[in-house]
Amino acid sequence: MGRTDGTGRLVSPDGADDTGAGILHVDMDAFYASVAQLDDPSLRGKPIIVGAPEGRSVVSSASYEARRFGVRSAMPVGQALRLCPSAIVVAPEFGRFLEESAKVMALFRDVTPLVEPLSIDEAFLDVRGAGRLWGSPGRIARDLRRRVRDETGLTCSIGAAATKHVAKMASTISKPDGLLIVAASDTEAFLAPRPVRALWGIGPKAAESLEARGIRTVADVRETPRPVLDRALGPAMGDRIWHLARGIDEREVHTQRVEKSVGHEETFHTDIAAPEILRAELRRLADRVGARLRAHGWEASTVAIKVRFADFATITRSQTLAEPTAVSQRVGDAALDLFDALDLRMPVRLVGVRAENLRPAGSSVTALWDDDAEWRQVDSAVDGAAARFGAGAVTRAALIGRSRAGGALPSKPLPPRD
DNA sequence: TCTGGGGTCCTCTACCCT
DNA sequence: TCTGAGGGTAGAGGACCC
Repeated sequence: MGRTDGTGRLVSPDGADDTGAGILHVDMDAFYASVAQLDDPSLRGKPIIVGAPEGRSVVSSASYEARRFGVRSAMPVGQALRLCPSAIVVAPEFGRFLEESAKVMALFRDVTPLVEPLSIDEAFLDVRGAGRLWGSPGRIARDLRRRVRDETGLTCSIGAAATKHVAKMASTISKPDGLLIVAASDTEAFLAPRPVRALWGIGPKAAESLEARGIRTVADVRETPRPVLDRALGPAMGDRIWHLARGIDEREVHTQRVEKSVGHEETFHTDIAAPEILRAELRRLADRVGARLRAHGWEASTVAIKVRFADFATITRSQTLAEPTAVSQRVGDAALDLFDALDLRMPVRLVGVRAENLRPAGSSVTALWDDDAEWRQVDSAVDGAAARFGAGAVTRAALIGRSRAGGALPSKPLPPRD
């Protein structure tokens, strides 16, 4: 299986048994920080924190030099700098991260078409059918790590196993810049000593609930009767970890992902009490949500808002629409209806808008007009009119109705829609 | 100390309908 | 006509992941 190399990670030696380990989980190492170091060689070997330098930012990624000081992802940047005062804070450049992500995903697809991206920097690969072309899973994993390093300058860690769950655990344990192969016959031995927190879906709360019952390792989970797991975690999670602890994970590698919702949210630099500012922000977020719906050819039948108050208490409210839509104006109208019904008991630190219950545009009125170029034309006209007359004077729905009816786009402000 | 942003999934409750 | 059980669904909130 593998051995520790003195750094706490577990890696496989050359020639390790890879029988049945046809699922690979590839995870880029400290991806954002590594891209920043790639772009600016003067940052190499230094503690790097990727996150907004000002405001209420958290750490998106930290180089391993920074992690040695205890810096972790999702930690407030201020706290990270107290732990590691010499760290260099780098603002994220998502365009660059997407570029590098596309390169490594293309390398993965060179090996097998069965690639399931999980996020910008990790993916599952099913290489069970690639043996005749590229060799055994272990060989494929080693070659892939070398290609990623040679062709992008970045490092990755790979777990190879019989299931997605074990492959993902293996890549985590092998980090950074490692490879851990768990042959199918070694699965139970590999899992047994791991803490319950290492199981997929077990976070701090679930781990606390299990540990309160004396269940600390995967071996403990295996010895625990199902009803006890169900009481600790609920029937769905109880069932899931009962199977995962035994190495049972029937999930295949899926190349197609179906989105269920899209949304945007924003945390303010300082808490805001003025309803008119919050309403304007919700309208702006709704515009972005609508644009994304149209760009993907979706429409949504539910609109939800999220409001986080100064004390971090968070509420959500949602509303099912009479008709699915991709029109920003309608998303915004629904969001503002929900917002207006709230009791604004204290200043607000975050608002968000989300469109849920997505489906391909096709049966609603908005879908009759889904040509992207035309949407861009209307968006451009709205932006132009808004710049001339003020956003409040122009409604996208009014423009769309005018344009679709064959009329010219307006040269003077339109009255608000009713 | 002071908690981002983008998501998915699950549980619980309320309500409606049969 | 009333009542309770049970299923389906919507909405709210929480946990979790990257």
